[in-house]
Amino acid sequence: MNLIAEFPVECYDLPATLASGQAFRWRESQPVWTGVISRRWVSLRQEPGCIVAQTAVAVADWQWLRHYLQLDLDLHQVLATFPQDDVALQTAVRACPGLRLLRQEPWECLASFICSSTKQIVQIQQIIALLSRRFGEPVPVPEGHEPVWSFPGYARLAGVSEADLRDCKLGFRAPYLRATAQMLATGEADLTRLHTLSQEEARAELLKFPGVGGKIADCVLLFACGFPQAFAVDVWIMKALRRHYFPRRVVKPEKLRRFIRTHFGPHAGYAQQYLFHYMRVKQG
DNA sequence: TCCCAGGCTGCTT
DNA sequence: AAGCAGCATGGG
Repeated sequence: MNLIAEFPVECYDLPATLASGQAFRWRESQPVWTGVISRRWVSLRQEPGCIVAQTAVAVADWQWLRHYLQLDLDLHQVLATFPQDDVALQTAVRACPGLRLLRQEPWECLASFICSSTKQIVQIQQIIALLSRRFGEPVPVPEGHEPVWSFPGYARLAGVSEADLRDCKLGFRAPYLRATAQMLATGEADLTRLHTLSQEEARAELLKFPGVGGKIADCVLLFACGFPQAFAVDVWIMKALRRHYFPRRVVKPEKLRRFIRTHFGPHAGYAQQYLFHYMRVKQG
């Protein structure tokens, strides 16, 4: 039972990973990043060759954190599957080697990305913080740290009024989040078995939720359901794809999806994250 | 003031 | 099938 643990890592850029727009609950305070995973307050710090984690409540088994951070993934094996002659992609990788994908809890991930449409990442972080503070449960925090709350479960949000959600800055997304929470609360839909389906089947299930289209579905498949080939196309990615792979050409969505699958390969989602991150940092 | 943001829905052609 | 306005809210 420990409050602190050290995890040896190779090629893991913790700050870039936590700030790369896949999870929205992490805050940086000097060298330390604090966040909430499930019902645990966690602080993470990158050190040479390892990540140091601290919790508020003693931990017997750290597997939940290893899983969240995907510490057992061999990144070099992933990078080896990328097209080696793709200059744009290789440039993006070299700009931030060590950028990783997390494995998030499906409901929080789905809810977060329902809130994400036509929002900047900082605003999504604000919305998630408001939802947690207002509808989540207090989480134990070490002495002297800001209070934090767990992300509210779908059972809780299913019973919240649309007006209360709009108070959390959800805008037109409020009815989407509420209806999605209700589908899960009634058992009409289920997120826990998505990882057992094929990627296409799981995607079709996600598309049944109101406010969830192809982009958000792919984010959930990639960031929460363990489908590394899922490739989310947002405005930034579309800009990169058009510039590097389809210059001066109109490309239909279905053809684009086929190109992505065949060109980027079995870990296309990782490629997507490198391209997205590179576009963002290059623009500023 | 205008434009854009990790989009989706529903209504037009 | 494909195009497009509308949808809230905040930042540059």
